[in-house]
Amino acid sequence: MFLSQTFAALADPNRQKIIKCLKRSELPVSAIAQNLDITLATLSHHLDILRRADLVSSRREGRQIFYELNLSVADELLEGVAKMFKTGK
Amino acid sequence: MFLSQTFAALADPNRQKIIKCLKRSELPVSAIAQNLDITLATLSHHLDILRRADLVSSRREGRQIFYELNLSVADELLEGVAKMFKTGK
DNA sequence: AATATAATTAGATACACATCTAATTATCTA
DNA sequence: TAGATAATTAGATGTGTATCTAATTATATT
Repeated sequence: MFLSQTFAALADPNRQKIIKCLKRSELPVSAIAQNLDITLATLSHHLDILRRADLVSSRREGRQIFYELNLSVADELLEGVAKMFKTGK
Repeated sequence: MFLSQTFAALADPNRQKIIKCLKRSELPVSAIAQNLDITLATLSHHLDILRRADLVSSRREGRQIFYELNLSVADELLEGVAKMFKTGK
């Protein structure tokens, strides 16, 4: 199942907090870090997992790396979940 | 986060298959087992996780135990996911 | 009561994952 | 070109999880 990776990515509370941070706007890693009580290394790891699940994208700007939500994937997720439980097929 | 348990429960491919089985109708464990390539013990474990996440319910009927999907929780999940990504607190 | 059937529970194992510290890469500035 | 800042990568550790076999519980049948 392709949704497995997405669900696994969303299952961690720290990654949910990251997503919440990014709801309003894109942010550099250092800004995200201020909302979580983990090291930068651990945060980097979580961002990597979110990126591989295609839930966020990143771009470099100078020394900083900005992360933003991929809202299109969020839509696909909603569709997937709906289909998962809706009868028919 | 309360959604973490739900996401974790849905992240496993075998548990997704179980949910797919139960979409059409409730089923006894032995019937679910025919669709998965795992032992009954492992299946029991997966059903336990789905039940603790409130995604399924069970009832005994003679020697068999029937499992069924909790569709109301599926609706809550959809809401939760939508809120998770929709802008505005 | 003894046996068969349906499922769960116990115990063990192997692998994945969240986390940390320390080291490394990349960019900017003095 | 040093030195400082921003983030990732490497390596280690403890915990959690998916899986199995074997044992146990619960119900039905003979």
